[in-house]
Amino acid sequence: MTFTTLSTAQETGIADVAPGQSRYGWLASTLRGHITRGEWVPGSAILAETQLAKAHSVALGTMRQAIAVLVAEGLLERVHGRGTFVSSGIGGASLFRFFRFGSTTTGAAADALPGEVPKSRIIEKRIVKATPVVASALNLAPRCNALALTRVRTLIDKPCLVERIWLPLPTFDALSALNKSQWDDLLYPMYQRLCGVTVHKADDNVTFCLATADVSRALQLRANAPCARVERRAFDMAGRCVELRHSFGDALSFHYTAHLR
Amino acid sequence: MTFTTLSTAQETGIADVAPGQSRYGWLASTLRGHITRGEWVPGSAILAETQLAKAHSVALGTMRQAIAVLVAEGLLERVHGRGTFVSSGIGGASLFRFFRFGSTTTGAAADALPGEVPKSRIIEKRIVKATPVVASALNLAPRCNALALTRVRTLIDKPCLVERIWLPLPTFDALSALNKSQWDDLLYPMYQRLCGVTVHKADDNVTFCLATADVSRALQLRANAPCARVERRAFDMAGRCVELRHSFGDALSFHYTAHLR
DNA sequence: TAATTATAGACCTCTAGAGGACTATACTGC
DNA sequence: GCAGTATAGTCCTCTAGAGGTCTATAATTA
Repeated sequence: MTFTTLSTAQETGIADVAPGQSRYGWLASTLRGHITRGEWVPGSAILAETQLAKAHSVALGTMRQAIAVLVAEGLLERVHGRGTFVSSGIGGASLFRFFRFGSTTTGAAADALPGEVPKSRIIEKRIVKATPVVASALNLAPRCNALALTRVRTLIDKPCLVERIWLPLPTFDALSALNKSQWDDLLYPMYQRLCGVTVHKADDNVTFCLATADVSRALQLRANAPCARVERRAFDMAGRCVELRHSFGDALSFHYTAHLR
Repeated sequence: MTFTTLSTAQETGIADVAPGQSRYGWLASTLRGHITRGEWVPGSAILAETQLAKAHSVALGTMRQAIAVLVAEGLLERVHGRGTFVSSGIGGASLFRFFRFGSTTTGAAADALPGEVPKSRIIEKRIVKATPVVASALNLAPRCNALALTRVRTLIDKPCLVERIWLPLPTFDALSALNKSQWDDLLYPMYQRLCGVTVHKADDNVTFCLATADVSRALQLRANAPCARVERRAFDMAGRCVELRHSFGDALSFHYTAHLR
């Protein structure tokens, strides 16, 4: 029996490990709980491995193995000589780097992110009954409520992107109370601050289409103009989908950058 | 000095490790060499960790760490109680998942990768003097030689993608000797097998443009058809850029999927 | 004041070994 | 012949510790 053998032969006097699970796996779960419950603030350092090991009465190597699990999951980041930090996710400006816009004459002008930060404006905010597609993406029961946002992002006062965003309720209740002037240019930090949701992972799907009437109006394009479309599903640290987003931009000035692996 | 301290304080009597590299990193390179040179046959078991550790005069833990590196790279697979095996499908299809093509009616049909594997055909292979753009991407001195490939990928006998690929010489000399029938459908496994280059990371940049005459001919599109363009830079494990690739596809049937983080 | 040199504290590498878990195979008893 | 039992060989978990590298900061020196 896994349970008894573990707790007799390799037990050092602390609480038993769940049956069928290794001690480092159990430690990883414990630490993960601190993070997902928000007790350990993203960006802050956690205790040193030696102290954690001592606090949990395990060998250093075992604690290192537990931490390695969470590093692999992207929840923790280790920095040699400085410490181990709770991952701040892909929130904030780091996510913006995936969207770059400019004239089609960019060419070689490679990686230097220009100082231009896109401005955002919420032009519509509604509570809607989730359509089947939205409900399935956000794992909502059919006809549950979702918060639907429409948002225009501008670069140097020129609209470059229009986005339709669906967020599950009641998780995002805090946002449904805001009026239009209370929105920041970046949403993910707001999710974190106001709703306790940390965006941790996202899947993007880029396709090409022709602008609908709504889109062409918002982007000041002619009807049926060629259009780039990004469908994004964003996930929190527990792997739940917390945002569905459809973004549209003028195809001819569209840039999408991804770093694979 | 990293080198001397390592070899005095922790040396056990075997050959010195390269400066600036850990012993397990050096062991990983050694094992990787056996695999990429084909000396260890895909699917077969390698020596037991205990034997490998003894053969290389290192502690078991160190050898396990080296093996873990190759497992993470996908070159080895461990099976509890049976042994450690050389991975049979390295590189390959896993990279293809970043390109998916279909009719624009895909919609919700999400993640199930269909059995359709794209066929590839090299339609041109030349040794060229690197243009400034290519030389800077591949870190070549100006006017050095590069291998330029033009390649058409087809899905169900329909051309869906045309690619222009530049590879630095002499790293890829082994490929410049091949004739057009000797190319596989997937290039990255060939880089690994024939040139010892493991693609480890890639940056993609997606834009939209109008098809040039060459592209529209290869893809059987009308002149100036809207066209998706992916510029990829692929990097090896040391972070050197080893491939510059421009891919073009019909915008209307283009899908690009990225998993962020 | 500015540059250099300790120093503390963090993560990283490596060692040596004991015992557990899992798999496949050879052996034994019926 | 077949089922159950040893057994050997493999990877997995965990321990306990020494010494190294890296970063930031405090103390020292020019």
